[in-house]
Amino acid sequence: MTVMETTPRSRAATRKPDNCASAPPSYPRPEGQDHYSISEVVALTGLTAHTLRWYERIGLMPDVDRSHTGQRRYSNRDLDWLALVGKLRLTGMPVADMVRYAELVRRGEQTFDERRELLEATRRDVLNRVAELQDTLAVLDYKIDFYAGARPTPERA
Amino acid sequence: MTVMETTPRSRAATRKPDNCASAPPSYPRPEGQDHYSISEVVALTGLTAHTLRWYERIGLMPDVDRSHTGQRRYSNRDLDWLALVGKLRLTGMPVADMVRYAELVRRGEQTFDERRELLEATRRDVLNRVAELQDTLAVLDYKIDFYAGARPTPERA
DNA sequence: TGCTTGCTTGGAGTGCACTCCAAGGTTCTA
DNA sequence: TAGAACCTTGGAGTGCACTCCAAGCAAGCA
Repeated sequence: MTVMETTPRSRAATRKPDNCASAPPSYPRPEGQDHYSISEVVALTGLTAHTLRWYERIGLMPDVDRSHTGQRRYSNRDLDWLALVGKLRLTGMPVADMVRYAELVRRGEQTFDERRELLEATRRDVLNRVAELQDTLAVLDYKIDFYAGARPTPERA
Repeated sequence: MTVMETTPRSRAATRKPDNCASAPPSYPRPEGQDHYSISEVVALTGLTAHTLRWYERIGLMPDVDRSHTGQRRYSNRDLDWLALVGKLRLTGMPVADMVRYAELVRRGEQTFDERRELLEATRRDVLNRVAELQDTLAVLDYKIDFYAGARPTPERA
């Protein structure tokens, strides 16, 4: 219900954070800590331990630190990365594409342009997706109004 | 890019088609025709013949007419139904839920209330989804701006 | 009439994103 | 020091939404 309210800034094709500094994504976390066990990360992110290990295995979550006995020790950096992954996942971006992005990040600053292009393509996808959903919303409203007792006959439902 | 533009009407919790008569969904179709072979429906909808048969098998597309030799003959009514299914699919509604809705339609007018409730729940889901996407858009913009040469350091990417 | 293209079926296969398992090592609390 | 709770691994399994297959019948046309 906070659809229109959350982004009142109208930006057409050119984009620039003109009136508000949109923050990077993040999960709330205890202050002054930088070592988290896998179960702590589970509690903070809502992901399962299975999924966290799987992310690592497929290269989506590389370079996780380990304790001297081999147990995972996640950092705040890792949590930030997981927050971004969570956002990208919401867009419907395939995991394989996110792995590709992680790849680019690992290769350093020389991939800035490529990363920007990937994000811009994703941005376009999200915009299309939102437009589709607005369209669908109109259809739902039409049908809900019908069932609530309005006039026109629906095609079949 | 036509996100804000497409739905300038602000409706908070109460919904009513106050200023525009949003039409039901439909696929463009040849005029004055009401019999379509499966391949014609494929051409019109973009679905595959496999998917159309599968929809029928699982009960999402019941009562499709047959020719005297057993081949499917789709009607305009069927196309309308497929258009609705297409819209619902876009919302991420599981196929099983759509089958449940088809069930309700089959049972007739006595299920109007149930259908309305189902659609209203879907509507809420879509609204949440849109809000999530707007959120994600803000994150994407933040990062794109960074890669385009802005100030703040991103968490890891 | 023969040929090509299209349609039928049940059942098996695919790809994605997890999700779980068994067997064993680690860490914490009493 | 014992027991419970947590962590590790590779590999197998799950659920969803298709997607494909083989074998055979149907339709249109030269």
